[in-house]
Amino acid sequence: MKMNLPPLTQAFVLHFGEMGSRWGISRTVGQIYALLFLAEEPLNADDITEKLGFSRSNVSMGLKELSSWRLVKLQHKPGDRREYFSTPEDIWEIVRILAEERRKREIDPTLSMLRQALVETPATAGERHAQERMAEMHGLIELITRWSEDIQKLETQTLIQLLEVGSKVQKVFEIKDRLKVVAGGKSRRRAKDEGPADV
Amino acid sequence: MKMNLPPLTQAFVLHFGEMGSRWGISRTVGQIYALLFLAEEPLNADDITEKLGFSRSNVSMGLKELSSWRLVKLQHKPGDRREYFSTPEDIWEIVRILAEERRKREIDPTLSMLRQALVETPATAGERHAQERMAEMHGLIELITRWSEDIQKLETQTLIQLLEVGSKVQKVFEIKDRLKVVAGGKSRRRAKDEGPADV
DNA sequence: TCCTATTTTCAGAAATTCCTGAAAGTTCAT
DNA sequence: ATGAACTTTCAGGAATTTCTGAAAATAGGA
Repeated sequence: MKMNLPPLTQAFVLHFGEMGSRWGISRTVGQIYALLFLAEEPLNADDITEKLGFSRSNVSMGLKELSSWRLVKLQHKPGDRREYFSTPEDIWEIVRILAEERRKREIDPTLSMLRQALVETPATAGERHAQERMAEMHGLIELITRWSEDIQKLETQTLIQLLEVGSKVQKVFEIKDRLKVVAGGKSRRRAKDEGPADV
Repeated sequence: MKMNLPPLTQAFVLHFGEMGSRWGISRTVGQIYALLFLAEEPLNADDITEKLGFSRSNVSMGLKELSSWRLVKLQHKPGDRREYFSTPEDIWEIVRILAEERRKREIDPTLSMLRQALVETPATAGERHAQERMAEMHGLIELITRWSEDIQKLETQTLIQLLEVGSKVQKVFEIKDRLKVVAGGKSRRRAKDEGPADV
């Protein structure tokens, strides 16, 4: 109930509690993660209980959920039986793990539902149209997913560089035609006489 | 309670109902959007009520929420007083709007909380460390946000091309040094003697 | 083995979120 | 101004999710 934290940390923890509940995770899980993220050293469950002021069992559940997301690392201190939890040092690693897990839990099931729907034979014009929409969505998700899988393989440093360049994305893109020469023109041809999108 | 939909559509609608509830939106709102997304023509509130089988007032609330996210377009048919709702034709437009709204509602408040925390003077070593972590997070969010803002400005067709190229991201990146010549070397220099990330 | 420190589970209490029907509000044609 | 067609609001009931304390499980040491 009552938190036991320096004010700076407390503001952060409360904020991520709220954010968490807008996403799929509960407020407490969000707070636990926020606390671990800021902590200088790994914390054990009792530390967390004491600092955040909710029940020991709630902390246990929360840590279990975070583990299932692979978001916390577990370690032991010599001569201490308790388990200590921490977050990855590299914050980009956290983003990577999050993206992977979300893909596994949300994207993949969605894709398979869509594929299933796409092999059915539509009975009416309405159904045919629905199927077309689903095909569009399937294509979009596949494209984004594949792209982000590639991205995730990059090392942190490389990724940051890429994003920094990306801020000048138009320019990267202007380069693209030149790129074809290098990459060997594997992607399908797409000329400027293809109609533009109607937004 | 009982839905009145062709089976193909129904599977899709149910799926996005579930997905919706994993994100911030409620099951019904997810279902309404899924239905509109597949619909051949704009639907009015009574159509939706009839097809999804929940109360008229719930549909009204749902549509209101979708409007607040700018995810539905409102239009009128001549000689009909009712309001008709539809989703954007271009599915990438939907992604764009979603990203913008999430930024407004989640990213911006987070950034301002972080900035606030970063100007405080830390009292202890622990607080100083916490502040450093927050600074890392602030940097990460800014980088990603700025990048995605740029991306969002691109037209659909351009964006798709870019993502397709992006699948060969390593190659794009190898090109980067060449790019500097073109872009005029505006980004800060970063040589290979800077240490790599330790993941 | 038994004891102790620690973690996990789980039934139900508490809190939150969602949904509905009834009533009020709007808008437009007459 | 009235009434018909339609939409929105909102109090409170229903459903879901979260949290807790008590009890059970586990693991290590004597």
